[in-house]
Amino acid sequence: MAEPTTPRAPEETPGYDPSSVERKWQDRWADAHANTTDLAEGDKPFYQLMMFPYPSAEGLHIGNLYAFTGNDIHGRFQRQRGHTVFQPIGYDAFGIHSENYALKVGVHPSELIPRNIENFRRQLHRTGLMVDWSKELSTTDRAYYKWTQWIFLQLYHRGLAYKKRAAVNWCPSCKTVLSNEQVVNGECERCGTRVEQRQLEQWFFRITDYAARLLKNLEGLDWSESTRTAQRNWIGASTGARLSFRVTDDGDSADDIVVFTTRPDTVFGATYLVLAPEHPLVDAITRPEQRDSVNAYRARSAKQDLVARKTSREKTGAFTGATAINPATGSPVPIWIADYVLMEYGTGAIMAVPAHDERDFEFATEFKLPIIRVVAGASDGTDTPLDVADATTDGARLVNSGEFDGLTVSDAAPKIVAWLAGRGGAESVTNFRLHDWCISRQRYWGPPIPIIYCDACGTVPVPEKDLPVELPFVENFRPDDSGISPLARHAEWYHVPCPQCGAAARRETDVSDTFLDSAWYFLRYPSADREDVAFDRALTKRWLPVTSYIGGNEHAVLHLLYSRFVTMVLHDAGLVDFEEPFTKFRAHGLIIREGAKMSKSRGNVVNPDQYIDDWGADTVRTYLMFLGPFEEGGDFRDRSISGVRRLLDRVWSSVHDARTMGNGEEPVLRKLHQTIAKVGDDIARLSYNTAIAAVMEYVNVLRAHERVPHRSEVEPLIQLLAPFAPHIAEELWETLGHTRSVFDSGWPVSDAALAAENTIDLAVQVGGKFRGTITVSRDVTKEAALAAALAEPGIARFTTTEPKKVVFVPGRLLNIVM
RNA sequence: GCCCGGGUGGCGAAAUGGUAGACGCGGAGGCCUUAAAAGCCUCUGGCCGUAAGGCCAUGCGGGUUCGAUACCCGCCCCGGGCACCA
Repeated sequence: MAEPTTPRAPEETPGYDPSSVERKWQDRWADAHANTTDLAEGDKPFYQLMMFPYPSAEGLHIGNLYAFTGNDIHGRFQRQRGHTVFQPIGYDAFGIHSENYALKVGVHPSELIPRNIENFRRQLHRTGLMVDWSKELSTTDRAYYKWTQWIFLQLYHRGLAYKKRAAVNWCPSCKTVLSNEQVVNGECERCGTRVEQRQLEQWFFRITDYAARLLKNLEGLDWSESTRTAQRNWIGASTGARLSFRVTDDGDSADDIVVFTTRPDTVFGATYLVLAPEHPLVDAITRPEQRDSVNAYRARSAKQDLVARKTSREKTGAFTGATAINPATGSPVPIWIADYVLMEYGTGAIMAVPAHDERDFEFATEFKLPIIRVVAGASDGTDTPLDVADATTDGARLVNSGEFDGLTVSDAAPKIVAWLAGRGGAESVTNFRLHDWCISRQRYWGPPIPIIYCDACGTVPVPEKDLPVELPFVENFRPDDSGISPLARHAEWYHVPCPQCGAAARRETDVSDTFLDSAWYFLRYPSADREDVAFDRALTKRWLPVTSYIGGNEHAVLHLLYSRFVTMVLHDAGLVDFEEPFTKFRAHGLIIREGAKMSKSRGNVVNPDQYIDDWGADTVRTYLMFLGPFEEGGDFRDRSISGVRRLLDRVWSSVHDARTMGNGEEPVLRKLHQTIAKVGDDIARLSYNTAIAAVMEYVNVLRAHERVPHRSEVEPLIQLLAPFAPHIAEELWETLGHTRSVFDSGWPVSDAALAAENTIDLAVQVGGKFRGTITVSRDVTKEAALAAALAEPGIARFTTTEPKKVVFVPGRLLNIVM
């Protein structure tokens, strides 16, 4: 098997020195523009997109490096497979994060951000990413945010951007409005401060108009299941009905109260109504004798912060004194207000069915309201006060529900809605949890919203020819408590002639949400160097939608949902001809350190620069990918990194030692062709850790007992390793005399005939228990295998009687059942 | 409470329903060396046994199957998302 050991002279083999190799190839790639994609050429365009980073002052985080490396491997692999790969990078540099940091260190963001970007660029270069630097962008570039404002105008012109006074989430520390997505457990996701409610005039995008489509399209997307689920939950569709309840009133001013319910079948059990305290009809229906207690309750709940309101499950409320008619029973039911009903969801009003809803039951018990059971399980007909489980059972049937008695829950719902439609009023609807997207930020560091207010003309959009509305330099950009953006203090900028009538007018002083910047950057990349358009039509048609997008799941409901929304709007405007921006998305996992989360306070943050200095970028890249399954993340352990470095050392010496004569040996070549097949399959499905393991196995065979390899055995090895460790691959490729890049050398082809084993070790079981293996030819028949197994004493001793049954799986095993 | 992931040696992990633990780290022993480092070789889940070999073992309890880490039912634990959403 192994040929005689040939001693080698170590002094003749130059050792592997990562830093010089990596510097050499980084310089060469840069000088030759090796990674600049000719976007007009190539017949197999492949757009590999990585989530652009926020350029923090701390520099590249190991999590960024993990994500980028995972993208880069996929991109390089696709290039080797013959695709024209476009892999751009940029910086998500606007936003509160940057601005807060600038305030903290007392440096203006316009000075700070370029500095941070410069540092990121340096770090990205030294990790050896195959990035097309000619299309680099930053959301803070004038040439970029001009088009972010243009996107706003597209939404505005389509009636999808509107302004309203609304209760918004206000962070008293960041002194700005937050979107619902930026509020986590009632706290600001950025600084952790408890969020307050405020009433402000805000710009919103009508993403709710797209809720059904955003939900439906999810089905067809090749995305990580976890991401699709997160979006599905966030959009939160519930099917049900809106039912009208006529308010009984002395006069004729009575309005209908419309409730949303997912259980119209339980309407006969609705014994009272509850409105959210902020519900607009509360004033009109409240009876004079109840006014004081209602107002007191409303004042109390308005003051209560979101956390208290959402964590306390205690049921509180106040009676309005009014009643409404249950359209099913015709009986009057009292109308209450309570903060367990949320104004933001549904119609802000519910019909309470205490017999079959836990919350209603608690409330009814607290305030001694009647409880009528209208659903009974198949097994019982009792009148236990609460049975939530029964109400949702398939076999459950209606009781106390007039002509609908005896119907199952699912049969009754549509029938009752149809019946009520002719009475009080009813319609089937799907209700969404998703809210409109508030994009106004009372801050400085963002693209000004391109709107002008004129006393004569009203709200006037800035004409496209006047874009961008430049963000002026404001020395003191610290926000205050007023809820008005610092831009309002810049008089020269703030006062502007109306574009329509020329009269004195004022600019909108809010800037837009950072998530608007990132909701379209993938469209910009191919056209990043174009001044005249946001995105070139032909380039967009050729390169989009994005072929492969890999990023963190923390953006599952923010960035990824907004990007889909903006793309749909542009599609409807006829500006792009696809409605989903990312054909394939994979969420990668998180890196932890020695079993614990990485954090500054723990002091266990991995500094990429340090590790690259110590081990080389190729080792760090490969190690990160070897830690565990890419889509699950991994545990960064300092001790383990040496194993990957050892691999690169062995590949290095294998190539330098390789003999040029001869064609290689059959067992080695067989392993090689098996490895080629496995590595290709594994990279394609992002199973990087097993791909690297396969390369290691091959090197173990190649170098067993210090064996001297043949050139034909090492050449494809370099190509297999190249996506992971690009610098050493280029260097070794050159060592073998190649003059072109290994990344333009193609991907080796696995020869199935060479990869096939002639003989196999067939597992033999007796009664399902493993009893040994027999070495047989690859295409052994069942009979021959059985005979061979029975001839084996170690196996025959377990086969005491005639076999009852013999299970034979060709190539795998033989199971003799006694 | 609901919805996604997970749970396998000392550790990171691998395994289209078919020999559980590939690969790597760590550990033990050996070769080389004056010595060390590096490199190379062998061993390395647990228990019993001198050995041959046997038994146990993929969070727990059942089930399906010739055969289950994988599929089904019922639980427990960890990570993440949603949550007074009617």
